[in-house]
Amino acid sequence: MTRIRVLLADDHDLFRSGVRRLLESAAGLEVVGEARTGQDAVRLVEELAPDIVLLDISMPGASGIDAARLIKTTSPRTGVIMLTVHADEEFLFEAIKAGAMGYLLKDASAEELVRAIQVIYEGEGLLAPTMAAKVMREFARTRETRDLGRILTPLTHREVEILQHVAAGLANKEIAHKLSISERTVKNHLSNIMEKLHVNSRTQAAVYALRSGLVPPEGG
Amino acid sequence: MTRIRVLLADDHDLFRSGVRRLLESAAGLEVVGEARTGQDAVRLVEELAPDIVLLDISMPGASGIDAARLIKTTSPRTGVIMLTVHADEEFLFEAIKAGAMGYLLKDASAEELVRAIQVIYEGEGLLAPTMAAKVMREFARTRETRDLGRILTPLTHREVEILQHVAAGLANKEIAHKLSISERTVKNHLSNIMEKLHVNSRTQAAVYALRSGLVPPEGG
DNA sequence: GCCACAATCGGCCGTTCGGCCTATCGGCGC
DNA sequence: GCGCCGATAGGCCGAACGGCCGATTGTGGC
Repeated sequence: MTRIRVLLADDHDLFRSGVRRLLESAAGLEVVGEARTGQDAVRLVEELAPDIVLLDISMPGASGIDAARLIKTTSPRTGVIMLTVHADEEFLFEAIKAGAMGYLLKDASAEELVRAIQVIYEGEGLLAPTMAAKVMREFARTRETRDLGRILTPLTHREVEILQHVAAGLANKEIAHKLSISERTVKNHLSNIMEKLHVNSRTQAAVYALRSGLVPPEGG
Repeated sequence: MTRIRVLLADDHDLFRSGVRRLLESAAGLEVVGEARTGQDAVRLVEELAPDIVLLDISMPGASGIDAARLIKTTSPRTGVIMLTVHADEEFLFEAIKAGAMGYLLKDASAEELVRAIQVIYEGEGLLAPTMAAKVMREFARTRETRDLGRILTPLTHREVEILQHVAAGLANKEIAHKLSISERTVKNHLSNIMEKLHVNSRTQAAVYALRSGLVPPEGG
């Protein structure tokens, strides 16, 4: 039978090792990789295409929430579960808006975690009980929750590639030359990118790419 | 008499407190502020206009080197001294290129630090002895050192303001309207900015602003 | 008073961008 | 096979961008 492929993202080595062992002792699960930063997580999800990624929120560089947002943009098929110490509502709502389908606190039991992975793998959502209560209250309080249903149209691989070059400051013509395609095609891709990201200039798209960690903030 | 006004930037509270007490026990020095991140350092330098800023390299967010680069861009009159544990050549050369006038290791004595501040305040440069040797060797090895002499023309306040709006993704017309000036003036400013930053598009300028911490990476 | 410089604005002009439209080709699912 | 979709490409066109000139005003230093 096929096992659920899981990626772990947390900057604490010890915690990762523990969770890995814990998950691997469960049947039907397989840990296919580990990441220490948000950027690594995004990269590895793209590379390994796991079924589920467990994201810590506090990581050096891009946060787990940033990572979730980008993963939902580039790899929408991977289910995102936040696994964090943060019980704050702000993080919870941000995580949901970023596309997380599960939100568990780190004091969860091994059984709860495994069950969450299975449930999200089946396409359902799952929240820690206290967290669920918060969401319900928020639902009742305001209808801002339409945001939660907003669909983030994912970027294709080619579009991501174009966007990275845009964020490097290249002109359409330079990108075209670099990728050996016509400038017209670059423009078409960029138009699609801007529409998907709801921005209306290459500069805004570049800023989005930088903020979301699509390109390393250090440059290179 | 006027005392030399010093700003401390280091993410270790304990270290800052220690250095502060140490500097204040010396005559002719005054610690006017403390920063925990590169961004804070840049902001406080702009606000307080100290004579000298002591920068750690490893700080959360923008590194001390990023901070140095930006401080030299926005507040060229403030002398920058790196105070760090890093004895690596790369950091040293990067710091010099970023505009640091002094580079001291954290194992320096109190006397050395105070003397460095006075020397740099007088307009001279000062390096830790082992660091100076590296620089000499590098001078001898290659003439890349022309880079060290490269003058980073500082941006004016207005230019910084324009650049921030560019990095927010605004069009020239929008910036003009927001600042109640003509679009032509915005273009002129932006042209000057791009020349100073050695870039040739607004997108590259925006990327520079984001990377250097001129605008917060979180957005807003 | 003079000089340097920041900030403001204008004209002119070529380049780049970005929207709108259509179109071909290849893969993949039903 | 047919349809959907991603990648490729072209034409057309108006708007935005960015370089090159020059010019005025005010402020601050010498």
